[in-house]
Amino acid sequence: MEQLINYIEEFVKLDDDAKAALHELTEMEHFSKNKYILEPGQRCNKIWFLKRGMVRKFYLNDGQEETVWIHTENQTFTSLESYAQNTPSKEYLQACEDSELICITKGNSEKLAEFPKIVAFVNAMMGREFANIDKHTKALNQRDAKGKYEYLREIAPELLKRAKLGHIASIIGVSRETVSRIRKA
Amino acid sequence: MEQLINYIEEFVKLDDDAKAALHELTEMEHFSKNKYILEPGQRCNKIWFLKRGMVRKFYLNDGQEETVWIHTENQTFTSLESYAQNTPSKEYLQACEDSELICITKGNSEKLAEFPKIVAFVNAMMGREFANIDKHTKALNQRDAKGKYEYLREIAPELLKRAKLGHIASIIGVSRETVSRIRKA
DNA sequence: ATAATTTTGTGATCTACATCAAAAGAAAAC
DNA sequence: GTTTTCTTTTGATGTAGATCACAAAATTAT
Repeated sequence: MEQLINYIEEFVKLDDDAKAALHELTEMEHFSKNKYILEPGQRCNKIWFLKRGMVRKFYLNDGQEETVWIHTENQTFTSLESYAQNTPSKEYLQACEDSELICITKGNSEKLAEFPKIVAFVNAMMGREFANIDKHTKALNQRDAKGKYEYLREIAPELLKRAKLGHIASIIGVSRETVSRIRKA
Repeated sequence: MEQLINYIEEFVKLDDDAKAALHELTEMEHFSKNKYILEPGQRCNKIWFLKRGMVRKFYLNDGQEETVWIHTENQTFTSLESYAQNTPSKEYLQACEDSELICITKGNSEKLAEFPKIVAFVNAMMGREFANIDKHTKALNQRDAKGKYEYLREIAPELLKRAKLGHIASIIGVSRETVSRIRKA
């Protein structure tokens, strides 16, 4: 919990009321390795903060797993499409290590909206998310295999260290063999 | 203006007060062909609705223009990163045909926030935007050249008809020659 | 209309990366 | 600690699409 507050306070300073509300309106969850946090068909009505562990977001395309992203400690994640539109998810969220999460439901998130500081945080975080998606899409869309791998190293070195090579290959859209060769070089 | 109201009313029904506020707080803009609506370095503090014409979003990478997207009638657009984070834009927004726009500044957008219906609209639209970005990224990241072109045909047939071949090639990240060959086949 | 410029089309090559195959290494199960 | 299974490495081969070079067509300017 302290971690989540620290994370929020990178954006805005919280007063005690807001902190208390956070304590009250969030929950801890634990998922052991390989367990699913969300599966296709479920409506995603939570946002999670990853306290410890690693979580992979992927979907099936023609039976093949396509890894979208892998989150590491101190990041927030959700199945955005499902959450934002209240539709059944097409994605899996899976713990790829034993993971501890702090979650907040959509309903509780609305209750938190009465704290201006928390609203300011959400806006700032969304702004940052937008910017990241933007940057990210541009980077992965145009570079060659090496360039994409280097981009991952820049923005998510932890992911590169801990995730399986095959999952990394899938994120940047190249074959496992190519990632292996990039690493050797 | 009627067009913008119709567009909003696809999401939520507006009462007369909200419509009046929209009239008051939005402005018409006109840009002739090839004129810039936004240039790098400027802070983007507006969201536009494209009433007539076509607008291209692109940036320079190593001196090369990389086209991000081309908007056609009845779409809203902005330079998201700059708007959301209040930072200087890295992108150009350029009219690729004579274009009529309806714009709303960030300040006026905040004033409109007192109309719950308009807030509901913004949320619904944002939700849709998120979902689209998601879909879009997945589609363009994984398919081959033909598949990407077909995806564009699905979601933006108007763009495909009216935009320059070179710009289309840039959006999907393939060479102009390849797009020409896809079209011939 | 005519010339200049820009955009698109077509063939010939080249290359980055996929795919196939099989071995080596690590992790999980027993 | 051995076996089984999963993951990564390494080499050989194939291919989609890039790049180059120029021709045809379409726009734009004069």
